Amino acid sequence: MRWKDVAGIKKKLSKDFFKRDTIQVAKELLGKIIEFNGVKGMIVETEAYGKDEASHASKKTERSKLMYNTFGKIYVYLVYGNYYCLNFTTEENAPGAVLIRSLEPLNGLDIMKRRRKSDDLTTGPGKLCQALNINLLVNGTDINDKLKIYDNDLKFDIVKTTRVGISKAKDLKLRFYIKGNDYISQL
DNA sequence: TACTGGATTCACT
DNA sequence: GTGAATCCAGTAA
Repeated sequence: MRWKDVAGIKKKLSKDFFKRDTIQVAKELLGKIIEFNGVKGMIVETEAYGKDEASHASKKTERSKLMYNTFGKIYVYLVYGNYYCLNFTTEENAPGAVLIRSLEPLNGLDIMKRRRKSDDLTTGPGKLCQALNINLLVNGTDINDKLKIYDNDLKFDIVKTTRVGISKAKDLKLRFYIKGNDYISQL
C-alpha cells in the first residue's frame, strides 16, 4: 500500500476502541489517521496518561473531569498560554487519556504550512494543533463528530518506547513512537 | 481576589 | 543550552 492510499481510508475508528486500557490505546493509535476540516495526518507518537501525579487526572477538577467521566472524547487544553494539546479520553471505569504528540502529514500540507508559517508542520503536540487548527471548540466533543479518526488494517512496529519524567512530578509517562517517513515509504 | 506554574515552542547564544 | 512568551486552571486566602 502506498501512502496516498492510506490517506484515502474511510473506515472510522469505533468509540469502543477508547474504552480499553490507556497504554493499549496509546500503542494502537499509532498509524491511525486524524482528519480535521479536510486536513489529515498519521499518528506517529503518542503518550499515555492515567491517574498519577504527572497527569491532569491526578485531581478531578472542572478541566480534568472529562478524563474521569468519558472515553472516546476529545480533550483539548491550553499549555503555557500559547499552545493547545490534543488528547483522546480512554477507559470506561478509570481516568485516562492519550496525548497525540506527533503526526505525519498526509493531506492539506499547503494549509498546514500557511498556518504554521514553517515547513516543520506536526512534529510536536502544540505544532500539530496549530497545523490542524485544533482549539477549545472541539473540547468535549465525541470522536468522529468534528474531528475524525480513521482505522486501517496496517500493523506497525513500535520503534521506540520511552519513559518520560515530567518536571516536578516524580511519575514517568510512557511514550510510543513509530517512524514516520520510513514507514510511509514502505507502505 | 491574587498568585503560581505548566503534558510547549521558538529565538537567541 | 538557555530563557522568554503568554494566559488560564488550580489553589490558597
